[in-house]
Amino acid sequence: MDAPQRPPRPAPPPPAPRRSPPGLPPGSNTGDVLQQIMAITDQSLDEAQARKHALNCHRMKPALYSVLCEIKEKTVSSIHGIQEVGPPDAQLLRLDNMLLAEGMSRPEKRGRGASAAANAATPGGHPNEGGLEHSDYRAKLSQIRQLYHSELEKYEQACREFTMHVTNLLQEQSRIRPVSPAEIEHMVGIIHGKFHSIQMQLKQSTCEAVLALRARFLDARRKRQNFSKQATEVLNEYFYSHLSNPYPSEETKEELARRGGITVSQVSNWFGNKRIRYKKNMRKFQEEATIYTAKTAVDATEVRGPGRQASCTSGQSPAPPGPLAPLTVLRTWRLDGPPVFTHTPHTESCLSFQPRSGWQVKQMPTTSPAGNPGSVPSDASNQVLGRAEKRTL
DNA sequence: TTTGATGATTAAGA
DNA sequence: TCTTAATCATCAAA
Repeated sequence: MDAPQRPPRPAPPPPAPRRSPPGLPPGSNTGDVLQQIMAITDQSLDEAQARKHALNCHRMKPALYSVLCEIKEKTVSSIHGIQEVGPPDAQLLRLDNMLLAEGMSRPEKRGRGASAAANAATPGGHPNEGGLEHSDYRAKLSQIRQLYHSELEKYEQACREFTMHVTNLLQEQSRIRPVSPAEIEHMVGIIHGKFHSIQMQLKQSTCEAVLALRARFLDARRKRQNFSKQATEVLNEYFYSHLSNPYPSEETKEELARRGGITVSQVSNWFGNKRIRYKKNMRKFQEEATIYTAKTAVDATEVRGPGRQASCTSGQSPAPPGPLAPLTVLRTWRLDGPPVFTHTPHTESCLSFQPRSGWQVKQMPTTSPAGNPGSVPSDASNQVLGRAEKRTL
């Protein structure tokens, strides 16, 4: 492509007489003046002010100004070609959305709002579980939020100050060179663009910090701690006393959770694990079943009180062959104390999980050979029975 | 360090 | 939504 035709340049003017202008050192000419302008930034403020004043009064200033105007006219088209800062891109939108989701978009307020926002941002959606870890998570999240907003404010202020500074500078410069409002606006746009990219980096870093915190929290949540002895006993006691139907209702789970000092979901997990592991290896759990059976029987005897014969304990030890020692009592689950058992003397039930047909109970009259497999009331039906739960021992 | 126990998570199915 | 079954990851005893 051919280069655009340039208008013929006028012949350079004859060299100006090498006479020192007023206020400038002797021997100054236009070249010297330009050199002094270029070097003005290297001087001290006072020196620069004095030099600026001298330049403003320089006799060559009008001529220099008109030359600058000419150059400006030639370059102004390139300024018009520069695009303004476009709409926020997809990445910025994504970052903003994420910060909004993490409760980062607004500075933290004291009081309920802050904790509510932190709770809403708690992974897993269980803001009330695992108090210590959650409070730690909230504290860290709050720290990130504070840092983010403090940095954001700093950048915004710096942007404002720098914009004002540059605007003032350009207005000041407009006295010695042509500076159009459009140019000032363009410069402001450039500055905003730079600060915009810094803000994006800040948002990116904040998102990364939140993600890292979340990952760490989730890892920590995955770390397990064995349940307390009491919790294990409460759960095992229920499990082995409901082997025929080891599916506690939601209400019972809550009660077990309260008694064991664990959460309802932990109770659910425990029963899920226990059922499958028991089913897989009943023999292995036989001893445990015997222990809890005996323990429950002792509890029942104690609850029934001295002087009353605990006939249900007979035949419990040693454990008979088969999964469990069969004996059925009715147990009333008390919310505020140990369970109360009522003996059902004429039936026996033995366990429970049949490899082909699932969890079942065989109930047999103690005075006659084994009868047909019977069903045991589900937990729901137990509640119908006034929370008196049929218990197999 | 190894190994079994155990709490938690996840995908699939009812 | 709950359960099962498989699996992961950690704990704790040997």
